[in-house]
Amino acid sequence: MSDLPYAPSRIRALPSWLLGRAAARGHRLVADALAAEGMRMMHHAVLSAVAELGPVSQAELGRTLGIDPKDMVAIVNDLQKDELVTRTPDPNDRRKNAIGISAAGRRRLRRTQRLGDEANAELTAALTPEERAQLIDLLTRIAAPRE
Amino acid sequence: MSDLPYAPSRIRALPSWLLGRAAARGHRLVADALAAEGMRMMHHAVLSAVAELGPVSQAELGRTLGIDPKDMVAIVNDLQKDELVTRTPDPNDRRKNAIGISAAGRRRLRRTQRLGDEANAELTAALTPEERAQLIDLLTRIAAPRE
DNA sequence: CTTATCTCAGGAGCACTGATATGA
DNA sequence: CTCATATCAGTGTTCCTGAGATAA
Repeated sequence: MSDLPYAPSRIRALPSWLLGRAAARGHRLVADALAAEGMRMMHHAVLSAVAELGPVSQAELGRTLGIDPKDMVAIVNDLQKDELVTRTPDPNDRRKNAIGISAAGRRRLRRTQRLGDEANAELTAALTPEERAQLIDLLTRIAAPRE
Repeated sequence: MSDLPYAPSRIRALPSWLLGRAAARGHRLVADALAAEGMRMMHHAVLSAVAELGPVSQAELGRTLGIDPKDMVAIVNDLQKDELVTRTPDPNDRRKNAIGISAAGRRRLRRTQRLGDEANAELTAALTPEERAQLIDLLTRIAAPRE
């Protein structure tokens, strides 16, 4: 289960001011843990979404994660260069790239998932599990479309 | 009272992914409201902190708000150019600039405070007042120093 | 013809590192 | 000498606008 700084489902972090203060206290952040694997938050978010959604177009990925199409190009380029995802033309709509995850991608995702969970557990040590769930719920409800 | 996106006390926003989604739904964000006054979030945060703390050094402001000293220089330059703050050498420690708020600064702050509160009220319309308070509490406790 | 997808160029806001001059 | 303050130069990431080529 993706935990807090990937709220609501799998992506993104808490507010930057909060992470900055945690880092100033010496906390290891998810971003740092991922950097040790040569990945950034957006790489992990995209890899995680591809694993969950299966082969999917870049535009669809961007809409799901709220990532700009321009930046999605660079992210997929990086992931493809490391052979973590595959990028094949969609035979049904030749405008689209079908992005899929590779075996190496799944292995990498398992590692980064674990590293992220560890960093999150440390970061939110001051909260009870119920409070963590409530925090995610509150953020999700603000982010959700009106009724 | 400064409301949610300036949690914990007066500054900064909710996570960027959340604000991005709200903007995509057509919400007016605090940042947009401030831009109409020619200010950015950091300008408002600094102006608000100066009003609250009284004459204070740039380094102290940076520590309070979690803003980099390098960036603080530019922010105070902007505010001083619009004559919203005063920057006078501290007679007791001539390394320091004593930053104070001007009458024009107080007037500007009242306007931006109101604009921000309106945008926040719209953004968090899905939450009850109790839930808003709890959200701020949870974020604050993660950001707070260990015990 | 209009719309959607992917790609590329460039810029703004925010956070960071490193270096320098001044003064406590 | 060491430390703190303020300033300057530059970098990296994220988010944005705008534009072009291709295909539905």
